[in-house]
Amino acid sequence: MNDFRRIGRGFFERYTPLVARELLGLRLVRRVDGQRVSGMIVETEAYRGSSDPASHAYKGRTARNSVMFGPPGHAYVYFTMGMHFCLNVTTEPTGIPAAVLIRAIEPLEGVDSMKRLRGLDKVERLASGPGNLTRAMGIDKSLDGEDLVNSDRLSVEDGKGVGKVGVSTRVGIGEGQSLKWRFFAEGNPFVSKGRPSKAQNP
DNA sequence: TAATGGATGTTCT
DNA sequence: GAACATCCATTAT
Repeated sequence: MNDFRRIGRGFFERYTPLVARELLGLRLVRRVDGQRVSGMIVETEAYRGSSDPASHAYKGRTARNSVMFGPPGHAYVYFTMGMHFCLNVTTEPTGIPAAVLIRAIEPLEGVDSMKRLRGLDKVERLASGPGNLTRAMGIDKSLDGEDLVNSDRLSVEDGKGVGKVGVSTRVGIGEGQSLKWRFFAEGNPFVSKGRPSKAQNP
């Protein structure tokens, strides 16, 4: 069968930045019409509602972010900037609003499907960036709240791992920039470039 | 090659 | 009515 080992609930039920780091190198699998579309996770960001001003849940529970307050291992999909969806995985025990944003994957299976959905040929850009990733995998609001531990549409499986892990501040947020909660596979060409506004680290 | 700004819709105050 | 965890085409150098 196609089975890599699926990741269980316990993995997600831990401290969010830790989960974010360990998600690197695992495999994100989407099944559409019986076809597998998957890729290795190479870039993530942690968001933790209670103490993180950049989190959707910082100001409390709303209809949109309620999934973040639920049990771990569920997909939190939201629409942003008028055109894009973003995929998160909820973490930590029920009642603690937290999630990991999946920012980029390295395409492995179903690459042709991704190319079609994206209208792009460059594999390196198919799923680099949260909006690109959801478009390439056909992820939309119908997957909001999906349980990745049991779902037949979306899951996380064991992967080959990554080499060195890089850490930085998160991309595209206003507040909470002091937290270095972005994790990525260093040197991997599928990591999104983020938005280098000025200088990198000297 | 690097930087800028417009498109776009949902959510919350 | 304002804000927003973005992307990419266009511009200037």
